[in-house]
Amino acid sequence: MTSQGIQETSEPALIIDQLLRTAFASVLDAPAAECDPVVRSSQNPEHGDYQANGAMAMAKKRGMNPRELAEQVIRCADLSEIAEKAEVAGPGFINITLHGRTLAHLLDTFGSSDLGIDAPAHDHPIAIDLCGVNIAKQMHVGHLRATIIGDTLARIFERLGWKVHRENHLGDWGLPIAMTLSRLKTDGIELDSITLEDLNAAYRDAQLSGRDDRAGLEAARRFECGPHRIAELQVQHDSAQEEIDRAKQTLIALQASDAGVVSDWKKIIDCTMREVYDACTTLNTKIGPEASRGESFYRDKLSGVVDEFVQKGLAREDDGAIVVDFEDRERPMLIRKSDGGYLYATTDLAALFYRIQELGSERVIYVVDARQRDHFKDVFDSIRLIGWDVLPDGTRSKMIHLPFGAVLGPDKKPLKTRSGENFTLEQLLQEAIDRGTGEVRTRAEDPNSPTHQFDEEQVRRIGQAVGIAAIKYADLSSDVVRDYVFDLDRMVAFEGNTGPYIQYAHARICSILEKAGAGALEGATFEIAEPQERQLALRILEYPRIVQEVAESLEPHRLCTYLYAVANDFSSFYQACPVLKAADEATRSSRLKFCDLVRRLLSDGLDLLGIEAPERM
RNA sequence: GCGAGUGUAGCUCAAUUGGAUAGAGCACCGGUCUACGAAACCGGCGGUUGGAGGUUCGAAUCCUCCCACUCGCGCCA
Repeated sequence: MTSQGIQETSEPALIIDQLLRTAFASVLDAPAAECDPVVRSSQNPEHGDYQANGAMAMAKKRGMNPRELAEQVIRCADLSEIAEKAEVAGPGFINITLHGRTLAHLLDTFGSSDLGIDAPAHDHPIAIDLCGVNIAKQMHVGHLRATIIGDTLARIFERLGWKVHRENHLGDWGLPIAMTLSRLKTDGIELDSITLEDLNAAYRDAQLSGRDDRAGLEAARRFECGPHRIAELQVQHDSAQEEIDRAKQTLIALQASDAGVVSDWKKIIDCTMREVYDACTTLNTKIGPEASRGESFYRDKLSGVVDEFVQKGLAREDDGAIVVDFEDRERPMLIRKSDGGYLYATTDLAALFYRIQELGSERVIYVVDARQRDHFKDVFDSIRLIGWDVLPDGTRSKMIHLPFGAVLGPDKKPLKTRSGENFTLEQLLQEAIDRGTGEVRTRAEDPNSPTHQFDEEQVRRIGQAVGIAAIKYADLSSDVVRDYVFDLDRMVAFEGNTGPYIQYAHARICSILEKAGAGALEGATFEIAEPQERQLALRILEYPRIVQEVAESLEPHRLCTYLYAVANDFSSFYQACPVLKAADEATRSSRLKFCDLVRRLLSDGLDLLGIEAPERM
């Protein structure tokens, strides 16, 4: 508007930043880069629309009076073109209130520029490790978070112009899978018609009976327990050993590409993955076969990984195993067992090599639960030690573990069914969909409801969108590192800061726009008169910065908080400012423009969260 | 034992990453519809930010020491 290069932006904070920065630089005779005015939107309307907090720190550094510095800066910057008021308050805050016409102009720019979001091309892609299912197990609540948080981040990066590789690192290799295969064989299960329940049971049984109670046996001997107890444990030990021996044979056959075993292996993968993709679709996440790259994909690279660590002197032998040491901690990381087998750390090293060196990712984000913090610290440090984090063009790739908290039951312990088993994801989603559908159906019974004439199929479709929104939003709306209690009653209450509340605001706007008819926005211009209109305008314009910040901080809950504020501000506006019944045509068309903009914004924001925005609900 | 994470209103969570009087929702109390969709809006009640020190113009946020809970700690993934 006033200075070069900032005409395109719709962000008031950016414009104010530039004007004040230049003024600070001029007053202090310092480089602009060192003069961050610290512009923030004001929390309290009494403090104007925006505040700049930088004067205190800059004055302090130079032994100046902060209020005086702020006064000089205001005079120098001459904000009169964009602001109706700019004043110094408190110890040296600069409070700025924009002209209504400035906001109107910025809203126009915002509306015609893809909601203010810049999506430039980036040199390198980003890889996001998400979902992470085991091919012999049903998905359970633990996968919920890894799936939806990962997918949301992927959507946000894509919105900002990045190429994103969603990496579903399947547990499809190694002894546990071999144990399951061998158990299925022993039990004579027909693999062509196998169900996920069979598979799940086989995995569980294999794990249980294969558990070698060697420690118990040794303890029994040491404490001279009776011969009966020792014999009992000995039998258990022997049968476990037999089971493991059989599994190892299967593993060897699998590793040797034995046609029969490989064919069985593929059958169980198909069986599990069909349901995984179904669940991902129900959850409205963009995770399909193209995202799958399991541990088996890296099986040929593991020995090379270990060799290279050994050759470079970064790994040593210890008790027959190969370990990597770190300078700043005692605990080494095991990358090869004494029996020659590899561990998941080895696979993760190979996967990182692939993601950085082959895919060229400049960021690799692991959306994995918080208990694996130490593991990822070790793996990332190892990659840095060996230098695999440096791309061919010298860019240093960032490896980030985004640790998320546990999903708890009402007893504040990890969520389990009454019989102590994990809830399957399917059960959970079905319950949410049923509850959502029930809510939609109840409301559709009201003759005044816009959904009153809807048939069962329509009600069910909307009910699913609402139920899934309730679950996803509840998960995404608090800081990911925290544990949370899974309480469907609260999630489906649809009051306050919930997904359905935001969907509702969107649906209401759709109704208004439809009633206004096509063409109602032709030639309309924004007018900012009422306080609710000003508040809404300021809120809308924050959007691009919020999306940017969420991408940087990896904190999706901030997008939720923001969308809730938008919906809330819209509701206040809607209450105070009649749209279709506005007093005059100019006001009516301006308010319709607000409706249109907010509708687009909410729809776009919900899409970033992977939440549908029905037009009726 | 060592390491990590968390601790904010009765409950569930925020707090623009060091900014002004710590904000929302639920619950509770009181107002708003012969409807631009009340899944909404407006107002009220509710706080020693686990505790004690420290850093500075200014701390829920940074530093130190305690307390509570949770998680992790070499041949599982």
